[in-house]
Amino acid sequence: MATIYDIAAKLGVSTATVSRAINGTGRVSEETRLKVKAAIEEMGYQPNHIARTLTTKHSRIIGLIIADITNPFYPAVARGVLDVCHANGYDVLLCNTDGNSSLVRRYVANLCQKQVDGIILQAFTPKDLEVIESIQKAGIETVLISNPNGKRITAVYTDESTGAYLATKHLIDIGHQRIAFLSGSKGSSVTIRRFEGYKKALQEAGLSLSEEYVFYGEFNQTGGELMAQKLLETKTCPSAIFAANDLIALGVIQCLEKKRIRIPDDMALIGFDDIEAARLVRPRLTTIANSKYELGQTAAQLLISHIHDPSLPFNHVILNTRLVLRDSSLIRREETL
Amino acid sequence: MATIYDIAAKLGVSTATVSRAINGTGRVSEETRLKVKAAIEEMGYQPNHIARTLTTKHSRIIGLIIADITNPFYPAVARGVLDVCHANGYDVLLCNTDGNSSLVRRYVANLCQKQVDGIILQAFTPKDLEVIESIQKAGIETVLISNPNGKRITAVYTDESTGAYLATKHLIDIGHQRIAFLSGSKGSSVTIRRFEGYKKALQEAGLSLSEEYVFYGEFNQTGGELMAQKLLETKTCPSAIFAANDLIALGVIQCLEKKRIRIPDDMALIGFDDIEAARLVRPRLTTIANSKYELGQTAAQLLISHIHDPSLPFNHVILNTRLVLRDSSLIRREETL
DNA sequence: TAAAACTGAGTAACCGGTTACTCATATTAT
DNA sequence: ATAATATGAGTAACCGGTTACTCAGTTTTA
Repeated sequence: MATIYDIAAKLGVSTATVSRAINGTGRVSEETRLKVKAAIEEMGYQPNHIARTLTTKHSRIIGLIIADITNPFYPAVARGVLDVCHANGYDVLLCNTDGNSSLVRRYVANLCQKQVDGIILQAFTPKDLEVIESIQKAGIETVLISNPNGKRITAVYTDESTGAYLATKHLIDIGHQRIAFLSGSKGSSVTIRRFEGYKKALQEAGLSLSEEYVFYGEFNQTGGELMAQKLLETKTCPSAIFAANDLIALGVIQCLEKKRIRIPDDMALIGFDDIEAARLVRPRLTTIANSKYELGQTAAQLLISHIHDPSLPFNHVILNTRLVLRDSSLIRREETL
Repeated sequence: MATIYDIAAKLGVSTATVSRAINGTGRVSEETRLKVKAAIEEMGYQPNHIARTLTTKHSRIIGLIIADITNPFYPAVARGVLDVCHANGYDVLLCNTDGNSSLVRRYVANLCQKQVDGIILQAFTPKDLEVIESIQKAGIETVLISNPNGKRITAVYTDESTGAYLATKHLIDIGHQRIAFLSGSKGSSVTIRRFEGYKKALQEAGLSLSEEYVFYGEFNQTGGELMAQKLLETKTCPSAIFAANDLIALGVIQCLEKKRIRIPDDMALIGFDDIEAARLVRPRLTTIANSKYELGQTAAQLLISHIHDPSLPFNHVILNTRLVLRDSSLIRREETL
């Protein structure tokens, strides 16, 4: 690989001049600039980004830390991040944590060593927020894509609580009184917020919150199946289920189908996230839609503007949700296929 | 941030000694080693990975270039790559090309500048294979996760052609003679291979290949809908469709449902990839399953072993497919829900 | 007991760029 | 005509590590 020294030698100028010509910084005559350009072409020179990073302190790489790219919620988020970053000349390092706090720590330390210019972090649990301090101490910009829990940091996140409220209220509105809440791990930020909205809607309607109707498991289909099984064993079985994400809801559908319990006739169901599968599954799943691509996009935009100007103040962007009515929460109409 | 110089100064030793103590290279007394370790703790020292990369030429970063993380085929592939890489201390830079050849070039050049240790590349079209030379010239290891088309390079890929053959043969076996082929962009490697298998099965059965039954569009649901619409306008409408991927098949289902054409009664359908949605959609989609996670995993393993020992010979791993029978290609049984 | 081998650690060059500072020459202003 | 300013480019330090080479002191071998 040709270096800036080779070019300088070939042209009989100093490396400083070549560097200036390449970067358009400092004073270089038009003539020299063209000669350098020609030499670069001829020798197939490519700047060594690592060397550049060592002096400039800008790696033009950002880290994206999420729970699991395999969960259908994240690809769109990642795509939003990637599109914005690539358009701005940044590359993206992807890390999966599976919601494991110690992995979060490890990845963060690793990214700091690799001198990333910024990190987009999904704090799976409120505890994960603690690493933020170490990131900030390292002078690395951070944008959270989960609830900041009052932390002073730039964040863009979904208004989970209101979304869950809408979901629960919808079930109440169509006449349900015994509504179960099925979620993933109890400590996760998402569970906490979505439970909040569930509780609020119940209270507002004067319905009591029964521990018996609240289940925790995993944020995936198997988790949904397991919780649905347990739920069916309760004494006074609920008439509706609010699954804290669509994957759990899919598990519920799976389980109820096996037991020949009809949705929505015998059991109403609503999910959260509006993943593709929600409109493909039968019965089509009523759910709460959130903006995934925008979440990633906005986070990347905020991060990049903070990288360009670190003096920018902390900033919160809260994304709204909306109820998407489908078959799993409606009385089945006779004309349905 | 503390540097190796700070530690050396504090301990009154040279940076060489500190470096040796940290890396366990060269000769350092146990006593010194412990003192260095203590100083690292105390000062919160973290090695500057960029500086290290500059001298060692090992960035411990690999690049993953795929078409689109939003396509449900890729998250599992990416996850396989990530898991293996992280387990081996490598980070992964993710790039989406949307099948755009000039983007592939750009990303490759970028990754070379960033001194990645290796690249896992999906060549969307055979033309993309040309960049491989420039990667190899830069001395960067490469593993292909698409058909190498005879190129001398390490690759792990699905036996698309046989998969497509199985799909088509299945439709023939259950009595179909007019079988349409719906795929994404004509020039893509996947289209070429899957068409190959389609053709072979038809020939073997003595069926003629009709241009009228071959459609090209996009590898997504909208693409499937559009092609299905066109297909329904043909004079002698086919009785079965082989969609070159599940997303296209989902589009077909969408379209036929609107037109009240029953699957599989009026039209049999088979997809390819076996994405999650294939078993969620109704009718459940018969499809060809391939190993996504293993694909990523194997590619990463091969890449890393080649990074460790560049003298390793080129290597091909071909992953098999299998037919997954579901409802979209069976005569609907009366007892079905 | 002298030579040989080993041990621990320092010196300094190097990786490939960037940039503050300096300076000779050319241009403009007074 | 002279001082002031602008221009183009070089020198050399620096970013934060790694490592070949060297060397004094210690241990082993003959």
